[in-house]
Amino acid sequence: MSKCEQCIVRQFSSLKALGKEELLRMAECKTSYTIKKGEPIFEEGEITNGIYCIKEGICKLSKLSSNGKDQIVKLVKPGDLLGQRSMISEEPANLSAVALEDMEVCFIPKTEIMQFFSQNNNFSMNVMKSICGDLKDADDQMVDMAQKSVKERLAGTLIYLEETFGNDKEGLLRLQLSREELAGMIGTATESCIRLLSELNKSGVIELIGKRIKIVDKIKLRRLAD
Amino acid sequence: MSKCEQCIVRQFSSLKALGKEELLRMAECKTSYTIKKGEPIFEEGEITNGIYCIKEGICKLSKLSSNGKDQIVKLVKPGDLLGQRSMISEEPANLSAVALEDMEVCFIPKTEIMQFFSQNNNFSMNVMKSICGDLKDADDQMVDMAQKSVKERLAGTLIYLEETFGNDKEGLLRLQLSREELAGMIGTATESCIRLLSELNKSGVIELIGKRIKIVDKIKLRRLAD
DNA sequence: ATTAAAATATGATATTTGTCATGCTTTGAA
DNA sequence: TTCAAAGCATGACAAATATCATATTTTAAT
Repeated sequence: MSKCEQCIVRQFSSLKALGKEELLRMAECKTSYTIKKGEPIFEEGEITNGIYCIKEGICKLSKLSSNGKDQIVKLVKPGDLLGQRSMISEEPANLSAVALEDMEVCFIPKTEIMQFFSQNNNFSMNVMKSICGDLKDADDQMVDMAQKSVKERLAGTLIYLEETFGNDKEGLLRLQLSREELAGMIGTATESCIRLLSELNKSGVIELIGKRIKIVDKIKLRRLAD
Repeated sequence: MSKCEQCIVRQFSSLKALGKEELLRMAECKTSYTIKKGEPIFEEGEITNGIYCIKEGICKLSKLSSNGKDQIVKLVKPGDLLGQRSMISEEPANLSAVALEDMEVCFIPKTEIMQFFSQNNNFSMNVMKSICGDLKDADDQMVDMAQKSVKERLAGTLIYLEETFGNDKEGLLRLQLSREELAGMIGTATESCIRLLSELNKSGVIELIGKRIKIVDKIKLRRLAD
């Protein structure tokens, strides 16, 4: 059982407010998991009874719509917590969490978190702030979905992917999404997404290298995102 | 200065966790406002430094999109709190709040709320739960915006308006929205909204009495909402 | 009461986006 | 290595939605 005290990602999450003693207690009761790319951490409707702390890898939070398409609501990266929303609301998960890369996560049971809430006000405030950040993002995304065109949303999403997850050595987007997943983030049909990527490719704004994407003209892309 | 202790709406909000002493303190430092229909409580970008408790009336929370249209993100009713998100995030307001009816609201300064947070864990949990509820709603709405048709969203919104704000004696929706506002909730052009309302009217699902709306066949409307 | 402005309504048309069909390419398992 | 399945790509077309024009009705200010 590894020590939470020495875990680097803790510094980037709400858990940074925890004291030495609390970290020891957490190390005692946490469970570590390895999740392979494509596997779920939890699914919509499941009761989770605790939160996950992402140590490594990226996962998507998505929801199945009544039309059968999977809408990606958020991407989660190392340092982020997962499952707080439904734990606090005492409801089953509203979203499914599926690994986009091989992942390492730690599960911390609800009882422990609730103790931290009642003992450590800084921790509570950190969690609140992070949920408030999620709420702002969700509101903004909702407005974009309602008011922007698919092309604008695609441009915005490509910029987001570069700024959030960066590029590899050759300048290609580090996070590899399938065209279907990219369409699921944008909220459009896979074919429409592919078509617009081709268009951006032809106009020299991006470059498609196999299924990978390179942003060539970020200025122009930003203009397209509005 | 009226006593918070006797305020009925308090029972419906996170504030119900406050004790007698805390309520007395709150009554001391709160400010009451009357807001006329159409007037703002605060605007996007403003720093609020506290939260509003809605005593009477309904208001819309909206955000101006880059295409110049106002997207309505949420409707807020008596008992709800307003401005928690930006207060907790320590950021300017992300949304504008504008009265849809004459309103009465109380403003409680941030310093007071922060004291309650540190002293009263039940209150903190209530606020957290309410924000988590907002987050779930926002996620769900985002998926609807991305995946549902305008007609489906219109049907869903009409049902929401009836279930949340009820009907008057004649069975018309109690909350009166202009066509433009309704379009702003749905995320569509005003003309499209009007056209679809006409269509629902002709097919006998709803009835348009002047600019007011009566839901005639809720079963069919619910089917249309998917 | 009159009238200008705003809101509602509807038609015509353009644009965007989705759907279906089909072929090509990559991937991974036998 | 081969081959089937999955993913990617593109064309043709249909459907949904936005935009523009204009008429009618309602509202509110004088």
